[in-house]
Amino acid sequence: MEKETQTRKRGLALEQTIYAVTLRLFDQEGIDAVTFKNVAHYAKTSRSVLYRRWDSPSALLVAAVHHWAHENSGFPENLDKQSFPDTGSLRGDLIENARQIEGLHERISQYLIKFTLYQAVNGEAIGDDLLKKAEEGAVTLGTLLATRAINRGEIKKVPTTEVLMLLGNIRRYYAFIATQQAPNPEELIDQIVLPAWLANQQ
Amino acid sequence: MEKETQTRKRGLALEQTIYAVTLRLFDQEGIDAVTFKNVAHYAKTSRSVLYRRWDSPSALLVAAVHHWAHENSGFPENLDKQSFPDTGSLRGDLIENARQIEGLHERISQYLIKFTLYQAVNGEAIGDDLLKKAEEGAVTLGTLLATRAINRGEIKKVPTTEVLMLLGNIRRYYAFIATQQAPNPEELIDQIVLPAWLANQQ
DNA sequence: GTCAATAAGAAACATAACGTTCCTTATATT
DNA sequence: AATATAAGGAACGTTATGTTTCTTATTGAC
Repeated sequence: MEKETQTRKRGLALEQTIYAVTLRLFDQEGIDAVTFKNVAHYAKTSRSVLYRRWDSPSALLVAAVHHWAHENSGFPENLDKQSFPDTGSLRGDLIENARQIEGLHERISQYLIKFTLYQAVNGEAIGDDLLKKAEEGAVTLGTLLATRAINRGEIKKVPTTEVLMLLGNIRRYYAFIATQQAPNPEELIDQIVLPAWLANQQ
Repeated sequence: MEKETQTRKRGLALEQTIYAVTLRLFDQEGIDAVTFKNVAHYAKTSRSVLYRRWDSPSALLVAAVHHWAHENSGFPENLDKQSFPDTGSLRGDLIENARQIEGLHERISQYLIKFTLYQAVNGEAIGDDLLKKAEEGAVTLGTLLATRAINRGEIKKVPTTEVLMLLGNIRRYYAFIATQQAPNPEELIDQIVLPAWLANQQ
């Protein structure tokens, strides 16, 4: 009889498994299922390992969310810039962008829930570096769309960062707070985003 | 020796005390402090009372947030309409509104943290009735400001509900996700809100 | 390849909170 | 005043937390 393959994980590989199990338990079975005993069992490790790293299940959950957030940072603003279609007009491009973001609705909700959970349990928000990455993604794509529009003669200059971030932000806000009442992409663009892009063009 | 005044709370009065204690414990000492033992102690009641009503501390916390949200529903959009100052211009009124909302920043953050905490622990969002109340407040005040602007000849008609809600929503979004990077009220109005109000006036 | 260092796994133990049951006591209602 | 209702309190078993100690697997240096 062969000895079974020994695979005792250590270090980062072990921690990643623990984080994954923690979030799966939280997502699928609720916060009460996030116990050290449960996590140790499903991660095929021991409680000792958990206690060496975290003070409590809530501390582990916060760490897991933090890890998750860093792995997912920049989402969802960094849509694929290379293949972003040129619809032939600024309005069309913005609507296309809004539609793509709308398609990520579920994932955005997950993102925001974990984000706030972190804040609620940890007492303060996740670090600014995550927000910076999201901002970078929005600015990069926004600048691409703005450059196209400038070449078409629709606008004269790239809008401010606040305006560039508006599209992702407002959709994200609705995804979070007011899911049902979120205006559709066309309304969003025509009533709010496009007017902001066209204003202040001197 | 007189018998000490008997004040054994019951029903709603008792539950309100329990909710208050639960949220205070959560806010000040964190989620790990929200135990039935702790809550019973500070609410001067017994664990039996808690177990009769809720299945677990997390269920109690969700109920407490739900109760809190209903007591605070409509906040912060329902600023005082009667005394809302007339600054003489639409832009001035909108900036004044943004400033008032900014002054409520801390309370808005609390509101949103509890809101999402509810969603994170409970699995689904708080009922739409709360959102409806917030929407009503925004529409009422927004309509007042719009009517003034129409009388001044600045705009021709009241903007859509989506546009009216933008002011509170966007500030709320920044209060929640991107506290540090929130644009100041003047930037917010000039770059985003006022353009939306002025668009689609034909 | 051997050996030492490091870290994971496992078991035992004490503490604390959960969850339930039963009974007593205060409050409210008739 | 009598009765119904609900809170308070105690006891008990179960479960999870938190700590300690030891064994065992993995890694890396030699």
